[in-house]
Order: sequence, then C-alpha cells, then structure tokens
Amino acid sequence: MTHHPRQLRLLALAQEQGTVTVEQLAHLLGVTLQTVRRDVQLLAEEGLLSRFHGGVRVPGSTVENMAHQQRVNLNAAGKARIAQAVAAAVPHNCSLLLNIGTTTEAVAQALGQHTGLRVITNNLNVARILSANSKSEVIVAGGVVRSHDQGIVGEAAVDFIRQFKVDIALIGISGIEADGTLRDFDYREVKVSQTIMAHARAVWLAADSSKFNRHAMVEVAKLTQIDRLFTDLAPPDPFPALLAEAGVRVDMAAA
Amino acid sequence: MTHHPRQLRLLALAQEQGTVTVEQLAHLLGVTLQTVRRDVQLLAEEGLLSRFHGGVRVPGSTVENMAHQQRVNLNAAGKARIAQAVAAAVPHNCSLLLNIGTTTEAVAQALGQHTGLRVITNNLNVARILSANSKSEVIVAGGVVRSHDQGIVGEAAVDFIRQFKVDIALIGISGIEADGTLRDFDYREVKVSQTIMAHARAVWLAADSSKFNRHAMVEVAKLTQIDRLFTDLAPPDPFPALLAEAGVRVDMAAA
DNA sequence: GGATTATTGTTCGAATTTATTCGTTTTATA
DNA sequence: TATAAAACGAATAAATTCGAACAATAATCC
Repeated sequence: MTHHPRQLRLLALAQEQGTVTVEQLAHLLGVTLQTVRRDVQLLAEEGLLSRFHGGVRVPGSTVENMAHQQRVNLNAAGKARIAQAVAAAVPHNCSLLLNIGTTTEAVAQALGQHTGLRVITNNLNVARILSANSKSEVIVAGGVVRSHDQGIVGEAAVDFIRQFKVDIALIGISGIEADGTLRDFDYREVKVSQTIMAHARAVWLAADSSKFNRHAMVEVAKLTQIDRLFTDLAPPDPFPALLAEAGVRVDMAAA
Repeated sequence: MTHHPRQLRLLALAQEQGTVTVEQLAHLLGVTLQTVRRDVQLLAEEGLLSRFHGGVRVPGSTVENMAHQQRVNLNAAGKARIAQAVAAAVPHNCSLLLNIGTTTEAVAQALGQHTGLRVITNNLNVARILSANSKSEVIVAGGVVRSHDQGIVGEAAVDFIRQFKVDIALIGISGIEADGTLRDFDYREVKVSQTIMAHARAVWLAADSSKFNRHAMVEVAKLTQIDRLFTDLAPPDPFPALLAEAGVRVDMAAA
C-alpha cells in the first residue's frame, strides 16, 4: 500500500513553496488539521519532509538550495529550448563531458532518451538526472561537493577528468564578455571546466541570452576555443561578429 | 493466463488519469466495487499498478514509487529510529565514511544538524542530502553511477577512498547470516565497503531487523570486524550470542 | 444436455481512515 | 517570569474501504 494521493500533493506543495504551514496545507488539501498532522508525521518519519512547529519544509531546503532552485527557474523556457537543440545535435553512442550549471542540467534532462551515451560530469544533479536513464552510463568525478549547487570542484575532480578523452564537452558558463572571453565566478570550477575542454575533441557551449555581457571574475576560455554555441535568442551586437571571426557555429533555439 | 479486456481497460484508465478511485473504476467499467478490487489486487501484485486506500495509481507516474523509493519506505520508521540513534552517537567535528544503502541515507538525513563533519561517501543520495547542510564538508567518490540506487561502485571509487583514513565508517548491508558473516548482493559494492572498513578507526554497522537471516551472495565482512551495531529490534536467536562473542556493542533504537 | 469450472455480484464483519474533542506542550507576549 | 494563544498529539466515534464467504451467472468440457 503506497502513499495516498493527498500525501503526494502535500509533498508537491512543500516542494513548490519550500515551507508551508499546517493550516495552509489543511486548507489547500481540504482536510482537517489533524489529518494533515498525521500525514506530516508519516512523511517526516520517512525522511521525505522535515517539520517545525506550525508547518513543514522540504528536507534539503537550506537558503542556498533555494537560491539554486531559483536559478534553475531563471529563463527556464529558454534553457529547455537550448537543451532540446543540444540533445538533437548529440548522436547516440557517444561520450560526453558535462560541467556545472543549470543549463547543463537542462541538457541532461533532454538527453534522457538517448541510448549508449557515456557521460562524465562533476555535477551531481546531472548525474542523478541521467542515471535514471539506464540506457546510458554515467561517471561522476570525485571530490568535494559544493553545497549551493551540488557541483564537485577542486584538484581531485580535475585529476579524475584528466583520465578521459571524450567526443564532446558541453559546458555552461556564468558570462560572456564583449572581448570574447568566457568567465565564471568560482575559480575552482574554472579549473575543472578548462580540464573538461582540454579533454574533448569538440567543445560546445550552452548559454542562454542572459549570459551575454554578464560579468564574472575568472576567465575560463576564449570564444575561439569553442566549436559550437547553443543559445535561445540572437546575441546582442558585438557578438555576431566575434562569433563569426572565431569560427563558432551558432545554433539558435528560438521560441 | 492473459489479462481480461476489462483489466486492460482498467490499466488504460489509470494511465490516462494518473490516479483513479475504486469507485470511479467501478462506474466506468460497469462492474461492482468488489470486481474492481479483485482486478486491482491482481494487477498490483504483478507490479502494473500501485494501490492506495481508496484507489490506484500508475507505478511510474509519481516520484514516489520508483524502485529505490519503495525500498526507502521499507521499514522506514525503523530506519529513522536507527538513524537518530546513530546521529546521537556521532560527535561533532569528526570524519565519516558512509557507503551505499537506504539505511545510510536515513543516517545522512539525521546528521543534518551536525557541525564540522567531514563525510566521504560513494552514495550520491547521501552526498545530496548532506551537502544541503553547509556546516559540514561532503566528499564524493568518483566512478560509475549505478542507476538503480545512485551508488558509485568500481575500481575508481575504491582507489578514491583509499586516500583517506577517517574516525568512523558507517556501513549498511543487505543481510547478516547466522554464521556471523555480513553479505551484500553486488560484488563491486562489496569491494567499496571493504575498503571503507579498512580505512576507518571504528566500524559501525546500521542494520534494521529485516536484515537478520536475510541471504545475499557476497561476503562483505565478519561480525568480529564490527565495533558497534545499531538496530531497531532485538536480534533473533543465534545473533545475541554471536554479537556478544564478537565483542560488538549493540545499540537498540526501540519504538 | 448435463456437469464442472470460472467469473461476477451480494452481503457482512474487520480494518482503515477521518473528524471531533480535549488535555498537554510549545511559542509568543506582556 | 507569568500568561495567553497557538499548535500538537492522544482518544474516541463516525464514515469509508477492504476482503472473505457464499450465491448467482456465464463459460467450458465431456
């Protein structure tokens, strides 16, 4: 006997809102407070929910985690379109390297129906999403887990990735500057991304329109090192020329 | 024996709607509640449907009933109690190794409020759960991700773990036999578990009552290698003597 | 055609779930 | 710290759902 649909709805509500009061739940689910409390107790015992006096919250929902969730939602439609375009371009039975980033997570989602892929990643979310697809093999890099986005960074991850040479590196970044440099915030992540690019026969960049002209501290690479760019809107002005000059093939996944 | 057309229609209805009540089904199929219940019981036993009090749901449609989640729910209350007991015994600011297993995941959940932990694991769920807790550092082993439980197995994981030496190894297993051997199903996982035990100053075993006298193929270790056992009910008969003889301290987290 | 088997409907007691009430615990406020 | 309000959990009663037993009907076999 599995969970009652009401209990699943309760979980979904908690997921959506982060935290919900018992009273809200009772109202939204159309049952009494006591029933909500019974459900809540059950779900909490199973570790699916953590409760506090007056309500519940999803277990892994620290402030930082919420921040990540919000970034996922940022331009979700654009990311989904980019992800579809990337997935369409990735052949079956090839090897991939995926780095950290909400865009690469969207790509992982879109790759769910591919067969025979071998995917190496330093992003636990990507690993989780793709490992649900038993038709592909997922290899995760070892190292310290960064709490706010479940990314693995540091020397251990770099060493691990160095062992491989794959067909396609798919990277997401924080910003593309007008001088043709790709930049990121975390210096340790940059090391990993650079290693990923060095160990692939082709480098694809997935970047939604918000990334153009966005500033970040550490340089990851130059546009000339990119073979192909997937984006959702036409890049603003300095970039079309830069991209053409760098010989980057641009795939636009418009609405 | 093939399925009755009505049962196929029932399945189709469940697919369409996601969840259906027994009453709706009786009405839509033009039969009595009892007949629906008979069909439902049959289909549920075959795993084609999961039932809840009042109706049914398709097994794949919700996050809830993936194979892994179902095992998590197996004796969830017992596991949660064990996890609480383990968490109470783990001091702050110490280093831990956690292996694969739903019980260790419950422990990870319970360790959420600890500070200054350094946790190394080959279980992506553990990593995800604990990395939400920014007060501790989580290190994940690299390697191939096993799809059904997000565990990392294989030589790479073993090599990775060999780098460390921690205070406490906390392991979960598939079964404890009456001859005092701990056993598991996947021999690659066994290699990892053995490595984890070899690289810790103390070895704790978390096993709920269902594990006693449960058979599994590959030997992980002997009871004599365990320092401390956490369980939820008093072990059945050959075990109290065995445990005493092996010098295992037993912590019982009764209801 | 008649006997046998399988399937469905009916009835009813048991089990489960929900709402209500009320004493206890926790939290907020003076 | 004392007090009031809110939230919690246990107990009970009512309603719902379940499953087993048995009768009725349909299908199958000789």
